Amino acid sequence: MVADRFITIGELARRTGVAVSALRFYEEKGLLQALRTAGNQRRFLRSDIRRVSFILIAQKLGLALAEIERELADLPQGRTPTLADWERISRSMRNSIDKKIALLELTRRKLDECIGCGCLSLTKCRLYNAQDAAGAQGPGPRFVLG
Amino acid sequence: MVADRFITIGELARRTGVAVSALRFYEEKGLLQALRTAGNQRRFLRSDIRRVSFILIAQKLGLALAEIERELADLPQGRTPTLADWERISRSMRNSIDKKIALLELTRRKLDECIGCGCLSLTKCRLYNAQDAAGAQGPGPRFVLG
DNA sequence: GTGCAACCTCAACCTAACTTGAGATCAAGC
DNA sequence: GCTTGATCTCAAGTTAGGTTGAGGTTGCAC
Repeated sequence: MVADRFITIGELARRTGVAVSALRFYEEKGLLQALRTAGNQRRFLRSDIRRVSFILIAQKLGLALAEIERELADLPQGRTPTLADWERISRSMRNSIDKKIALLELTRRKLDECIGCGCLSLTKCRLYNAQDAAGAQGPGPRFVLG
Repeated sequence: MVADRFITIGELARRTGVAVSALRFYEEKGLLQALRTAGNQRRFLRSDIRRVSFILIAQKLGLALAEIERELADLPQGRTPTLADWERISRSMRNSIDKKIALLELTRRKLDECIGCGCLSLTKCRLYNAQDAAGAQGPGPRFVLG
């Protein structure tokens, strides 16, 4: 007799805190795969709890579902992420967090220069011009924000 | 003869780089107000260029249109932001940027602890448990992420 | 007085990440 | 074998910040 390695969608929902509708949505998006009973009900593997964990953590780190799917798709056939996978992926996540922080810090620095200036001028404001190739094409500022 | 203080929506679009459709959308949302000609065409004030600048900058700083509207609504009747307004508003923007950075830094710190751990466990992972009142209610983790 | 670009409204579409509801079926305890 | 809760599919709705298109006017120059 095979141990009951399979769980229902409701069970998976209870174990992860994710709504049933969301799990179906993830399946539709290819982030999860389910077997079907004779009566067409989904049956998940216990390891899918871990897979959902991964999705939740990655989401919390700011990855879009499509990106998460890409990461998961890189894993050999439906395998649950191992330690090595997780290390690779989490380093890449760290990288993107670093970039977000750097961008926000740049913005903050520019904003600081801008407080008390208040020119709000499309031609002069450093908030606009710092990295955009702005102005300088005909009269009046155009297509200012990249 | 009154100087032509009024500009068309196309002119406003050209001067700000914002699409005509977006300007109409902003008007609909209450961020801009327009006069109408006898033939029902919109006419904006020149000062609305400045108003749109403000919207663009605020957006770039990560404020939602609804928040921007609230800021603009605090100004006496359709007035364009003055230096004093801008100072107040930009300080509050700076505050929200600070918060975003702080949150990202916290996440990064937790992620660092987590790289090389790879447990991905809903019960043990620090990425989950750092600030959520998680676990500890019955068997299995539930409603884990706040 | 006409031609044409710019303008008008209104409805529908777009992405992301889901939720909600209707109507039908399944699984399991008693 | 029946009841009840869990599950199924499919369509539509949600929020944000718009864009696109159809079908119809306006306004200005020649």
